[in-house]
Amino acid sequence: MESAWVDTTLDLNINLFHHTSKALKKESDGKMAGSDVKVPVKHETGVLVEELNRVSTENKKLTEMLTVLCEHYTTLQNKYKELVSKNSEGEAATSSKKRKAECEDYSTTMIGFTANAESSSSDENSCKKPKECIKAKISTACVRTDPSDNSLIVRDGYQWRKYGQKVTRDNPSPRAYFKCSFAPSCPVKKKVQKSAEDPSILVATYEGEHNHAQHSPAALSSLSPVNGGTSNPRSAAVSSSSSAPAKSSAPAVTLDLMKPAGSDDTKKPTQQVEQPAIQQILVQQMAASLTKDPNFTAALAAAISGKVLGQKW
DNA sequence: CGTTTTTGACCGGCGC
DNA sequence: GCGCCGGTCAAAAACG
Repeated sequence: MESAWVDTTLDLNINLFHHTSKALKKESDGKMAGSDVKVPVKHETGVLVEELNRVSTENKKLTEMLTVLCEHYTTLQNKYKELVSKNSEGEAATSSKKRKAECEDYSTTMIGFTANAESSSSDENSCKKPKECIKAKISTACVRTDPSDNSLIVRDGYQWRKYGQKVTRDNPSPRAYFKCSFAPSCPVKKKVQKSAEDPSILVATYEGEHNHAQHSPAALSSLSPVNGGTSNPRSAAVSSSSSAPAKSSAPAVTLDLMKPAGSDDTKKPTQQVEQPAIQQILVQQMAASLTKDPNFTAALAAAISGKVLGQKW
C-alpha cells in the first residue's frame, strides 16, 4: 500500500507537468506557430525540463523518505505486536477465567486495526458457540478523539441508535452498544469503547453487514476501517464510500492513524505534529483518488491549458 | 409528541 | 449449581 501511495504522488506531479507541457506544446504548435516568439519557447522548454528534473529529484527524495518511514513503521508495529502478545500471554497465565474471544479480539484490534472473525480460521473454528461462527462479518475501526471526550460517538456515515452501555472488566471506560437505526431490518450492530491503553482512541467493532445504502453524507471523523471483508466500516473511509471493495484507500487510512500512534511510542513526535500529518495524508489521499479519475485529469489538463492560453506567456 | 438516550434489570454462556 | 461477565431489554428521562 505504501508503494501505491508513492506512485500516486508521483502521478500527480508528473501528470500535471505532462499536461502542462502538452498544453504548452499545443500552444506553440497552433496559435503561436509562425509568430515572432520562437526563442522564448525554446527557453521555456529548457526551463520546463529543468523544472521537471528538479521535481523528479524531489520525488526521489520523498520516496526515499517514505520508504524509511514505512520501514520504521513496520519495525514499530512488530515491536508492538510482540508487546501485546506478551501481555496477553501474561494475562492468560495469571487470570484463570479469561474470556478468550474478548482478549484476542481486542489485541488484534490494537495491533493493526484489523480484526475479522471471518478469516481468522483456527480461533473461530475452535470456538464453541456456533453463533459466533455463523456471524462472520466482524470488523473493527479506530478513531482518534479527544481523550476527555466521553461521547463514544463514531461518525461513519450511518445512523445508529444506542441501546445499551456497559462497563467491562478489562477496560475502565464504558462500552456503548449501537444498532443501525436507518432500516429496522438492518442487522448491523456496533460496539464502541475507548482503548484501554490509549484513551484518545475509540475502538468501534462492527458486527454484520448493512442491507441498505449509506445515507448520511458523512461527517467522517478520520475513521480507519479495518476491514477484513466487511462492508460497513468501509463506508467510513475518508474518501470513498462506494460499494466496491475498498482496496486502495481504506488500508491506507488504516495505516495513517497508526503511524502517529506508533511514532508516539518511540521517539517524540508531539500531538501538534500529528494533526498536520494526518491532514497532509488526507490531502494526499484526495489527490491520489482524483488523479486516478481520468475525467479529472482531462479536466485538469483543459483547465491548465486554458489558463496558459489565457495568460499568453 | 415522537424519537433517542440513559440506566438498572434481566438473560444466557462460560468457568469453576 | 453458582457466580461472573458480556450483551440485551425496556421503562424512564431527556431532547428537539
